[in-house]
Amino acid sequence: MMSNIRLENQLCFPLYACAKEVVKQYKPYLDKLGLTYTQYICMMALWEKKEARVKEIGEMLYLDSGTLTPLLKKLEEKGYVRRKRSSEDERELIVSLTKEGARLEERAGSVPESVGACIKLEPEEASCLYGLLYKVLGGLA
Amino acid sequence: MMSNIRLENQLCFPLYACAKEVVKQYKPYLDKLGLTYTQYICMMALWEKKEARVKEIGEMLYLDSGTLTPLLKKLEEKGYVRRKRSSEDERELIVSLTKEGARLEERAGSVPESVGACIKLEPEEASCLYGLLYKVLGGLA
DNA sequence: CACTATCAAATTGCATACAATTAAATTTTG
DNA sequence: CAAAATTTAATTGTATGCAATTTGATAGTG
Repeated sequence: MMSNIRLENQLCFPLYACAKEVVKQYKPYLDKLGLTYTQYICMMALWEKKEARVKEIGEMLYLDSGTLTPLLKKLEEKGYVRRKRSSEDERELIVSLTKEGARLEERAGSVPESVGACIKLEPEEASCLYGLLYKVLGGLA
Repeated sequence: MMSNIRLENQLCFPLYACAKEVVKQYKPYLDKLGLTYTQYICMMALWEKKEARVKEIGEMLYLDSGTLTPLLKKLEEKGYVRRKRSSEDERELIVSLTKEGARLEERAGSVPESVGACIKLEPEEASCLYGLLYKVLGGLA
């Protein structure tokens, strides 16, 4: 009997399933902020950089303009970001936080620990997992 | 300065990004089989069980009928699976492999190692990551 | 300077995901 | 047994993701 393909034999499946399930844990907390998970990480990128081009946000989040363009328009409709063409290079779109968007960071402050509580890992395990994930990510480049 | 929310501070983001990027690695290999990643893991579930109800496939893959129903119809169109109502319980839909679908397992045999080569981890690291992912998954239930 | 190549964002088309609802069948209960 | 509760798929609506293409702008080249 040759080794058959099994879901449990592959690293990718638990990675895929785990990511999906953990992201799902955010929903109740993000609902209160009126954000989806992708919108949330996009806001996180902006809380960190204050303003950024679509390209930069894409590099931070591993997303392309096909995903980001409509998402950023929604964040603009919600009043959290501004979208403006760069005057130096008209190809670039500068995305920046509105006052409302900056204020949202405080309300989001408790989200990480709320979700963190659902992840039943010891601190060393979490740290190990974190390191391995970034190692895989780095190795793909 | 209070601790600000940062992408790097959260376990969820590398998990989300890593899963996405690793799944992307499958594309060239799965293209040859005419499958998407989700269709591929669905076939894997069936290669393992030969036949299963939608409910069971959903439990194996962490997916619900909203995702699986259209996906299984596509696999049926491709000729890889059959869909038939259970005669014992008309609510249940039995999904089974066609001869063509079973044959696909051989052609898919090299996919795991092809993708595995992109994941630059030592065997112990991969095993550790694997264990931690299942621990997180199990802890969410 | 005109022409080509490159670049950034937007658009298009397809395939997930998932919450919420619906529809049909079965099980449980009074 | 009949009504209510539960269960399983399917459906509906919204939001990603991403490959491929398009559009407009800038950079590079002879």
